[in-house]
Amino acid sequence: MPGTTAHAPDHDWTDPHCPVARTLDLVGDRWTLLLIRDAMDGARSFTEFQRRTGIARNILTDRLRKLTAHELLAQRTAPSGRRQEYVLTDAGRDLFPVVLTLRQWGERHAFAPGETHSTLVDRHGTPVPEIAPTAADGTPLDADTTQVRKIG
Amino acid sequence: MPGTTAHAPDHDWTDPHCPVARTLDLVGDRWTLLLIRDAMDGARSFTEFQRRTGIARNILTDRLRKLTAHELLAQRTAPSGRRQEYVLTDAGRDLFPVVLTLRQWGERHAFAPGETHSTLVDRHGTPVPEIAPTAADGTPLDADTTQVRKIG
DNA sequence: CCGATGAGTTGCGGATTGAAACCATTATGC
DNA sequence: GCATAATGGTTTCAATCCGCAACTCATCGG
Repeated sequence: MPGTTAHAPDHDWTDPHCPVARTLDLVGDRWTLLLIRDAMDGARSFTEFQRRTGIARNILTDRLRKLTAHELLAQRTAPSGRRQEYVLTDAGRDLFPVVLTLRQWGERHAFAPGETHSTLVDRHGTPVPEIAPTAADGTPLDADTTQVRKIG
Repeated sequence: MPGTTAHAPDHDWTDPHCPVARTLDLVGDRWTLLLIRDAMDGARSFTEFQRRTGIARNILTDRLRKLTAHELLAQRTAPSGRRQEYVLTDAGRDLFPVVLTLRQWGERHAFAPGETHSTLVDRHGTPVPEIAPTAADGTPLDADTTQVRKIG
């Protein structure tokens, strides 16, 4: 197959016109977003990802391959010597709002009152404020005040 | 089983202290968030969910059961007559920021330039602005300027 | 050279999915 | 009244995916 070096034509999208569906086709399985979470928190090596998540190794191999294939992670030689490491690409780092909203939903709904959980803080140790979608004029938005505009 | 009406003790969390992991334990599979997306867009019936997503029926049955068990959807009798319908609970509607950030990531990274896709608009038909996480003082935040504070 | 660590690969049994068929209960056309 | 269809599932069965454990191979520290 000559000339097929660039982005694989691959994807057989679940729903080709919906950005939500496409994103989930790329990161919507049990482990991928946890790997992204850990990469954002400093994990770089195979073993470190495995230790943090407890994922099975063959599955970890597969997910790291897919993430690099989709260019959410890049594999490069570590600065020190010849060990390999996985680092987030720009697209991978851009999943930050997704991981953050998942985290905030979990904090609101998946813990009993008073139950301890980890939390996200900024450089000063101040908790990160909650995300609140708003319209251009600042009014809050939710599922009832928005709608999907179909295309095609 | 008397007195077992309230929340099942159930969950065997992947990572009990991490809100991201708990959220993914509840909605982190290939279909659940697409069902939430469609519920936000007005889907209420078994058949409508099936038609929109193309999910296999037995899986749809299972996911709707789990979503109602976790109280993200509630099943009630439709206003007209005695047909059943599934509606989002407050917790389910609160997933709006999650679905929105997934959508916005997809729009930025999962479509070729110029490729058509659906988009979210407010009541006036104006596109919903992009979510940008910020600290309390308004400075932008990302994975590099935040960290997880562990507990316990 | 020896043992430890990192990064996988392989094999296998069990769980999860998907496609399609089947079923029961209303609705609808004639 | 009867055939037809739609709704909301359940069942069956094959294919796939996942988790676990064992194994490989290369490097590193001493």
